[in-house]
Amino acid sequence: MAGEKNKEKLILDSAVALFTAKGFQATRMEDVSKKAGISKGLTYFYYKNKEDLFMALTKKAFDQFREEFREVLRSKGKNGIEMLVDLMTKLVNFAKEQPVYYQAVLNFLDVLKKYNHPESRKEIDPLILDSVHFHKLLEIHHEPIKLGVQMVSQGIKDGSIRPELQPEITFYTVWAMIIGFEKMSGPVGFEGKETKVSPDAWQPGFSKLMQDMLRGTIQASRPATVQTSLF
Amino acid sequence: MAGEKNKEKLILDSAVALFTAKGFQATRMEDVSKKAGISKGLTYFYYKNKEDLFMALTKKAFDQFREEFREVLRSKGKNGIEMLVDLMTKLVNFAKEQPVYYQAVLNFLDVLKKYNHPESRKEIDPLILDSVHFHKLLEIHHEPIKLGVQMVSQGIKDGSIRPELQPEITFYTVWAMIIGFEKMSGPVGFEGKETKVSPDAWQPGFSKLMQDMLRGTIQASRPATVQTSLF
Amino acid sequence: MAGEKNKEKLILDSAVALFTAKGFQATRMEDVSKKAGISKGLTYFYYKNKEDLFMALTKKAFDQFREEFREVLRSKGKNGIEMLVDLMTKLVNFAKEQPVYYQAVLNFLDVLKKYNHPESRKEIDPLILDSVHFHKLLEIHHEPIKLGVQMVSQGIKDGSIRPELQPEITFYTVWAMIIGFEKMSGPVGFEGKETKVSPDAWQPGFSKLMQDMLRGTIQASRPATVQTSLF
Amino acid sequence: MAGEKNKEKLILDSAVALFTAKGFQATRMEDVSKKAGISKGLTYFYYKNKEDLFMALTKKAFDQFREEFREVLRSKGKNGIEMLVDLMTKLVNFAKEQPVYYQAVLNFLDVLKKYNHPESRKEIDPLILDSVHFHKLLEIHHEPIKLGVQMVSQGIKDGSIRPELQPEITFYTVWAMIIGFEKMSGPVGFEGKETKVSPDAWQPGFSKLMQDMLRGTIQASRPATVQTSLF
DNA sequence: AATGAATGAGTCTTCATTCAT
DNA sequence: TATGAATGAAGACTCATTCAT
Repeated sequence: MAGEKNKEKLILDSAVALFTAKGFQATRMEDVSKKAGISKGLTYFYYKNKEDLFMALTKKAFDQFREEFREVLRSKGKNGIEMLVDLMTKLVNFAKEQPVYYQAVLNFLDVLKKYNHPESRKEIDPLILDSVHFHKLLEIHHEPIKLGVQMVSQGIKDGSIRPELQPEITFYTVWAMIIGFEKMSGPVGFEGKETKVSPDAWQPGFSKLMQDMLRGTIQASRPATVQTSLF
Repeated sequence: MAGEKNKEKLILDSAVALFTAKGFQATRMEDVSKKAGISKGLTYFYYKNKEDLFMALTKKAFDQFREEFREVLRSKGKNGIEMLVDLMTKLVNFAKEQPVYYQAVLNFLDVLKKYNHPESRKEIDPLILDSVHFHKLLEIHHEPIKLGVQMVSQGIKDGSIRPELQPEITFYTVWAMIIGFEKMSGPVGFEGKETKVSPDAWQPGFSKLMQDMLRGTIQASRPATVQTSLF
Repeated sequence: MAGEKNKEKLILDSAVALFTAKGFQATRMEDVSKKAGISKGLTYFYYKNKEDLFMALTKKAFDQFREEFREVLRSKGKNGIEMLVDLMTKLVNFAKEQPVYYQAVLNFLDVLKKYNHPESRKEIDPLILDSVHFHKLLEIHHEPIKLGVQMVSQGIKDGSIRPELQPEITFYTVWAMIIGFEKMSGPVGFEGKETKVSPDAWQPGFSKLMQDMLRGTIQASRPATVQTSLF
Repeated sequence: MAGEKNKEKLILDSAVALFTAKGFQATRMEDVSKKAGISKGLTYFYYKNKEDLFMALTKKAFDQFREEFREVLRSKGKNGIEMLVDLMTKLVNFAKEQPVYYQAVLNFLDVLKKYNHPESRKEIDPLILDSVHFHKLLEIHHEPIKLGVQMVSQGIKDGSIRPELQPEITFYTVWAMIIGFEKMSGPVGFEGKETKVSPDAWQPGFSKLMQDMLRGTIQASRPATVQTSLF
């Protein structure tokens, strides 16, 4: 894990590796330091405490998460619905490839929920509220949503999404679907006698349903192109 | 914490109250005992350890969760799509009224995901794998899904859901939407300058989108009935 | 473990079995009760506490231990030295067949040592001093020694042991040898590259040395009879 | 507990003092720390757990124990039998002056016995098997024996020990006698009406018997020199 | 005699965090 | 910047023992 990179990044990488293998709770600051090849004290020099470190990690995760949205919008020649399908694919991959980052984003969503309700805000660990990184997150956490709403608006403009839909509500719904899809791959994945649907088998159907929802007009089998593009 | 009920239930109730207020991690077994008005030892007499207690709680949560599904199916005079809308409402309420139970169910889903993948199964706390309650959960965790699939099948039969949909995949997708809806009420709820959508404002639109997805034929404003039934 | 025998014996047998397998410390009173097929409460009805139970066990062990001495003296036609050799064999077997009983006797010796010194008597667990069985042991613990001394005296009378030896001191020394022999079978038993002596290989030589010590006159190879009788 | 020495030693000294006064079981790690004047955490920094601490103590005890053997061999002008008598005196003193160290060595012998038998090895506390100190002990535990055997060989060469004796078996037997002597000073020491022999009164006779055993030729009263040197 | 639910004092151990150097 | 020895609060869990029935 050593090398030349700056220490801060070294620590973060070490944390990602350990959180992936053992989870946040089970990972000790000492292990993070050791894996980063530095001393415990130095880790605390760069990050005020464990929560701060985790928030820094979450910030990085969120940046990368947002980047997925940007990439979708950057890709030319796609209509709105294709962008949303693209986004779904990207996020599903993100969750698979960077599980800790994905979990960090989800966790941030939970904290955010508490933060948004005065009665539950006090349940949040003060160390989190202390963290600079948390406050940076508060400032940027709307961006992916804004980008997603743009995709829907774009889809409405280009006719790929039915015009009567309200962009914000629609995008929230799409995002909700994606998040739920990830969560559900747990019970779905079971190889028991009763289950016939694996996550991989589900995804095309899920994608089609999402598109149907957005498009309104049901299309028999033409969307094959879009579905294929998922893999 | 009252005096008559059997001790096991007393402990569980105490745990729910404390987990709600402070979370699983932050709650000490001693507090659970104290709140239940019994000794620490007795708590360990009924539950092998903290994880076992949590799994027992999860089992109860899951039972109640499943009961929501059953109630929907029991209610007469509803077509398939109405049942699914009903389910959504019930689950959203469940999450609001019994947050700990809802979180327990979600947490179980995460554990299940690990359990279903040999390479990650070893990451699960051994104490969880030890718990009888966990194994009971493994046995029944398919039931809500089965019930949900029945709803979709029913909807296809009664014509409220378009016939070309595959019941299982469709129900998974519906469930995913609902789960995601809950998770997303965090960022959505923020009263910031940029956000215009609150969870309450989102829900009707969300519900409508879900119905459109299932129904296929877009209906202008008639579904008001169903939407109203949400509150 | 059930059956008809009286409960007291049932409990003691259960304790022996468990102490053998897991040691005194690691054995829980609950396990003793369970294995005896009775309730915890009843165990405490018969034995005031864990130490009392152990002292009862020790008493039984000591009775059997003393019986070995008596048997030796009962056997006719043996001279003093043969009796001591016989005793050694018997005790070595006793330690092998009833390790818990043997350990209990040794443990009693340690307690006794503390008991005999005013400054260390207070280190003894008060529960032990409380036990009736402990006081019974105090009353009879000289008996094996007395019997052993008789054997030496007999040997002196019949000429098998050299006359200048003081019976008590001589017997203590013999007993010390035997106890040490048992303790030493630990390091001796190691199958390492350096060790050439196993306990089984040691015993004949040990026996011969003891006899030489007692007899005074060294006998080349005639004592074969006695040595063989060890196995 | 003073202030300069290195912490590791400080902890060990504290442990010795407490084990002496209260025994291993009854001594709490917290007390060890307190007596050493440091924090509980630091104790665990130097010793993985209580068993590890005890094994470290045992290692130190064994080193000192071995040193007694070396000292005997270093002393010039002594023949084999005098060395063995010297050894006996030294070990008896060792047991008296450093009871905890002596007990630790004996306890190690018990563990060793279990360790050497596959069927009982699993009865050993895993924490013991984990300890580095235990493994160091495994490596050196033969050394005192080797040194003792040298003494016998020397005695055979210089004629003080009869030539037909097998050095290893002979030394084991001597060691066994010494260990047993220590153990037996319990019942012997009792000032009851029946006992006429105190440990102090026993030791000269014991010593003489040991020498007779080794020498073969009985010597009337000349060995007074050697015996006197015991005190 | 017999039960087993109930008690609670007792301890080990962990680990985030600090600070002298 | 960098170290790692030192701290100590925190918490899970055990088990001998009691006692109402």
